[in-house]
Amino acid sequence: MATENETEYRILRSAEEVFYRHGYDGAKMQDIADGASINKALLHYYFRSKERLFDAVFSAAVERLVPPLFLTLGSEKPLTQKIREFVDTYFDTVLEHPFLPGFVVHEMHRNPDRFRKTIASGNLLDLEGLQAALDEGTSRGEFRQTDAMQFLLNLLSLSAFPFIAARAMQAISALGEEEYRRTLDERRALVPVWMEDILKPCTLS
Amino acid sequence: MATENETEYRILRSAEEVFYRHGYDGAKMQDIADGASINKALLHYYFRSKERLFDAVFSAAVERLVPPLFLTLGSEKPLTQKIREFVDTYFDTVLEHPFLPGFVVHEMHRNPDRFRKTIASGNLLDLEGLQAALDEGTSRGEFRQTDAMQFLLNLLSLSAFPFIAARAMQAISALGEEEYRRTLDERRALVPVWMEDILKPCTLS
DNA sequence: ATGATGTTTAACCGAAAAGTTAAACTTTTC
DNA sequence: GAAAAGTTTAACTTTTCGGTTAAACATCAT
Repeated sequence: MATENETEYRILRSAEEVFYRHGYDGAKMQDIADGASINKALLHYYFRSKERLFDAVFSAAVERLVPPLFLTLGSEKPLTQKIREFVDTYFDTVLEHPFLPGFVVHEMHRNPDRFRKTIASGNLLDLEGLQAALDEGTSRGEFRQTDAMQFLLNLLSLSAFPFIAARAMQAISALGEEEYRRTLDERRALVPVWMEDILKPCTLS
Repeated sequence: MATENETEYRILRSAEEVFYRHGYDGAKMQDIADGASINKALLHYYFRSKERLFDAVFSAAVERLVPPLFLTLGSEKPLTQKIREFVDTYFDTVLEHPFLPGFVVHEMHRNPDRFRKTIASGNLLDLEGLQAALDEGTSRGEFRQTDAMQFLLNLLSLSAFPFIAARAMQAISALGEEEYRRTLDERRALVPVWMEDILKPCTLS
């Protein structure tokens, strides 16, 4: 190995950028090669085909996005703390890779089976465990009756959607890039509060 | 007109299906033609180019999705009622066209300007008006201090994300199509409640 | 009927993009 | 230092896909 697979690294970085931004169908191998300052043939030397290169990028993307979810929510800490930790790590990764959630969601939509295969390393999210934690809080009078799936959907919705729909929201609201970014930053502190509000027993106002 | 533009209707339906599922880049004119049981030349006879056909589909999609948002939120009713109405109409349209939100979000991401042009019939969302309504509730002691943009993001997040990420959530949770659908149905009643919980003044528990 | 207009088709074209080849160059190994 | 293995390139081939053409077919007014 001459260049100590620095080339491979550059390819993956470039491919990431292009695939994240344009999706599989919109991505061009030439652009990826250009981004890595190599030519197309070398690209095919390292990764036989567009399909394979994409698989590498997609797996890495899922790997980057999903484990925090599983790990934080699977731990044995109090639920409110899990929420905070999840939002924090999620915002960290996504502020660094703003197109990541949209990319994964879109490609999953395009081809659900690929994802199943990528993720099906045995470990699905432990919904039952989450439900148990929720029920326990309910019986202690701390939480209202809450379905685990709905809880999870709320957490992900409030965290992910503003990134996925960033462009749309900017257009709809006439907010600039910078202003919108600030709005997103603020949510890091707000989402956990909202999630807890949603969990609290209903106050009959 | 011999067939009373039934052909055009079939084309648009087919194009909708293909574009919604694969996006602009992933869609093939041949597939759209096949779906409408005609051949490619006839497709180009009705819609000069892929671009134009896409524009027709995209405009219709935006038209289907956005006005409810603007209208309900722009009305003069109490905010909590606006929320209920919005969620209700939103769920009606989206349960009928589950791929609509994902499609719009993705294509907007691909080309933000097109959307600006499609929607820029002068009417952007009246964020100031929404903020005024929120502030008024705050001063009456009914709501906590709330930023209009955050409010809007929450409403859309909780409503739209579960549809956009349907495939991903199903894979992650091992829920079947039908079960997930039921979960979504339940949210129609739940989202307004949550939105109100998030608005209420903070209870210092 | 017939010609004008509108509709539909099969066959073709050209550009773009994925993928291949063969040769040159570099590095490693013995 | 020479052969082997690994790396890089320019030029080429193939495939895919959007778009066109010209001719056949249908419909309808006069």
